[in-house]
Amino acid sequence: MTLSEEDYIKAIYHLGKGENTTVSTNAIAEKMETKPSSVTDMVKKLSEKGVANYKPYKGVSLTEYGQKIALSLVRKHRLWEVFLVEKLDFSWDEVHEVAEQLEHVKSEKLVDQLDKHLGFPQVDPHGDPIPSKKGEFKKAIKKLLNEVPIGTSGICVGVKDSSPPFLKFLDKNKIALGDTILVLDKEEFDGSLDIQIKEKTIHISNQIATNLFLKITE
Amino acid sequence: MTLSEEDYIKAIYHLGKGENTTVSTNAIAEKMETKPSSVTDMVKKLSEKGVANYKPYKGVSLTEYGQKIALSLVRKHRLWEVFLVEKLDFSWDEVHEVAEQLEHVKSEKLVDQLDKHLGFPQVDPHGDPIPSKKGEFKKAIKKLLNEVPIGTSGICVGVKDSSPPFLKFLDKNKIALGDTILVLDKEEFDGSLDIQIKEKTIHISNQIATNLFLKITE
DNA sequence: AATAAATTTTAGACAAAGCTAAATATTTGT
DNA sequence: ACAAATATTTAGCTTTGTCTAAAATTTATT
Repeated sequence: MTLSEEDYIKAIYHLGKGENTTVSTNAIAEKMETKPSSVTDMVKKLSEKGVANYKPYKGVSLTEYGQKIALSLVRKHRLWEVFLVEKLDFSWDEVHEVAEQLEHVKSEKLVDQLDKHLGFPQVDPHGDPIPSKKGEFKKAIKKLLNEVPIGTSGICVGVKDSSPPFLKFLDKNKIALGDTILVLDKEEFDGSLDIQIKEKTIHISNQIATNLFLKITE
Repeated sequence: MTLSEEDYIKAIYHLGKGENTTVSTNAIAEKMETKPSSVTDMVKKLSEKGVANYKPYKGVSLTEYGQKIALSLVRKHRLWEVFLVEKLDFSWDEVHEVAEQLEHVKSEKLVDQLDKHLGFPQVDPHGDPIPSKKGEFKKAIKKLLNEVPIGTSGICVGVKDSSPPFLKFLDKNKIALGDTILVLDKEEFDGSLDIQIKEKTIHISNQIATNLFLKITE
């Protein structure tokens, strides 16, 4: 697969949300920042190569073979993201562009050894699961912190309320995007929570909890 | 710079042995496994871009700008080689192909952090020096083990005698290509040596020493 | 159901990087 | 010095991936 083909495969995969949905030419064009006519050409080629199913005017989906390729790319992308954050001190939001390049490097041994070097991580720095070598992986879902049961662990991926006072509160309590949060206990009465974050335990109100998004894999 | 342009720049650099020599079209074609006519085309383009000096029929050399690019590529290549060997347990002879791909990844932060992660190594697994961020580096030379002064340290990069008995001797004494060897002492009388290899000290005859190549940077 | 709007495909062109075959320079051997 | 050999360039064609403009198809609207 060429670099460009791989990018299209990933785009189709992601637009189909990992399920094997058919995606429209226009949607791919928008995601890839290219023209629909270019997409048609490429999609025909992928179809001839046995990577995609394509019916003119009816959209595209990946074949089983295409999905395998997509999962391998996702695996590489996410492993490199872990590497960049854990070993090279990149922050949360700097990794994507570089991983986008690294994921195209071809070497089975490289991926296997990288996985091992990183201690076989299950999720990337954004809380998204890393497919196994065979392509299996758990789904990730985004939930509000107040909605998850005690014992759940996830990665903080967003805020519902982005007003300055709330952001200031997060900053003061050293809660940042990308942090791993574990729900230790829940107070029935007022819905407040004990959570563990970066080795520390803190207590937060229900109001805070209803404004923090967590990505959890189950 | 495109991938292909970068490959040509590296080829010109290496054929010129790092010095700013002019190299011939045919030499580049052979190194790149392509046709001389393709080289002419590319070399014209590099010249227009200010990367190379090209006079038809007279060969090419890199401009100062071109040399900078070449050194940056060499730096990246060698750092990735160190990474593969030290962190991912690749062996000596498996790294080149993968590093060839990794060197094209564009991110200044990536290179800086990789350098740091590896402890600012001075040489790659083949004993070749790694250029600094600014492009400075020491020359490496290949010498026979018996020719270097006491205190010299280098990497074992080859054998002069490749007969089975000699190779068997090396194997038995756990001397392998890629190993770092330090000359501890030299016996005037018979030219035999004490050397340190992989934390161990061993004594070898002059005959052995005259058949082992060491790469040293000075 | 008919037409307008939106989407998608086709046709034809272009740039990058490569190739072959032919033409042109340079170098070498005598 | 000049013919032969070698090296290099030019010209024209191919493939990959892209684009624009026009044509075709599907979807939406009235």
